[in-house]
Amino acid sequence: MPELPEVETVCRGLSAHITGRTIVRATARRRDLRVPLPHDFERSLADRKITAVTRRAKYILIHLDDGKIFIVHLGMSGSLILHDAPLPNFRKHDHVIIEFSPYKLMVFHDPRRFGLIALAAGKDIEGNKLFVQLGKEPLDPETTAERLYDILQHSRAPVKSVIMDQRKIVGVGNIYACEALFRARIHPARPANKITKKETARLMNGIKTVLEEAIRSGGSTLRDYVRSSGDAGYFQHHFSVYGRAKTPCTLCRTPLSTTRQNGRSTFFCQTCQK
DNA sequence: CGGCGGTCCTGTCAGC
DNA sequence: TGCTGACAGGACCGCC
Repeated sequence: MPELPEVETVCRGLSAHITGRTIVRATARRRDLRVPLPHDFERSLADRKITAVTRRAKYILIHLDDGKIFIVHLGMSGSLILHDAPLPNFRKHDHVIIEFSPYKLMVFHDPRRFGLIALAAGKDIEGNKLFVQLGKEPLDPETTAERLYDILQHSRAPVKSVIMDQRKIVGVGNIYACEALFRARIHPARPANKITKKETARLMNGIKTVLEEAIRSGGSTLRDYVRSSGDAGYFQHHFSVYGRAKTPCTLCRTPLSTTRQNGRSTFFCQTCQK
């Protein structure tokens, strides 16, 4: 699930519930995530107080009172769930467990282990290997259609690949790329440098609005996400094209098309998107 | 350098 | 029912 809106939702939920709490204990049930957990991981977290929870791209940044940052990326299948009471038993793929005082339990669960957990010194976070290459935040007011146009002009790759390229714009994954292109009425395979200024304005607007709406609908189910038991509670956002091959386009009733780009499924309306 | 394809890993679902 | 293959919301690496 986790594209920018999901990560933002998780961050807001975490921020509301763990800011100001102290980590009593960190436990790794397995260390071989995408990047192996550092050997001093548990020790580095113990007794640290959470000062803030923020987001950069699809990374969750849990700020600690010693200036370090506990970084979590959910990959394709990761979740970070809070529980109010101790669990009778952990599930398969519950890899990292954090206990807080006052009591809360935070469980990092990730079947595919494409997720990542790391620790970094806070002051040089932007210089961190994970972050140096990252592009613009799409919801930043400074990320304008003019900036996007400049980005698109410098690439001949399909526009969908470009808006999913985290070095150019962050946070847009496969689902929201499809949705934003539909909103902008742009065919996903168009070479980026052939997109006009006018189309770019629609695309920037499509990206911002679809992300904002998804965050809003995530916010409304925030209580579900932090419920003390149960699964990830990712919200059900309504998609116009993603996963809807062959079903009628909401605008023109043409059956939606699907294709593959860079190994990822793309959904679009061949009538509306040119 | 840019762009594409393969790869990491496990779970789920469709089809036989 | 059981097996097989395709596919899944991400990102890195290496090759042309």
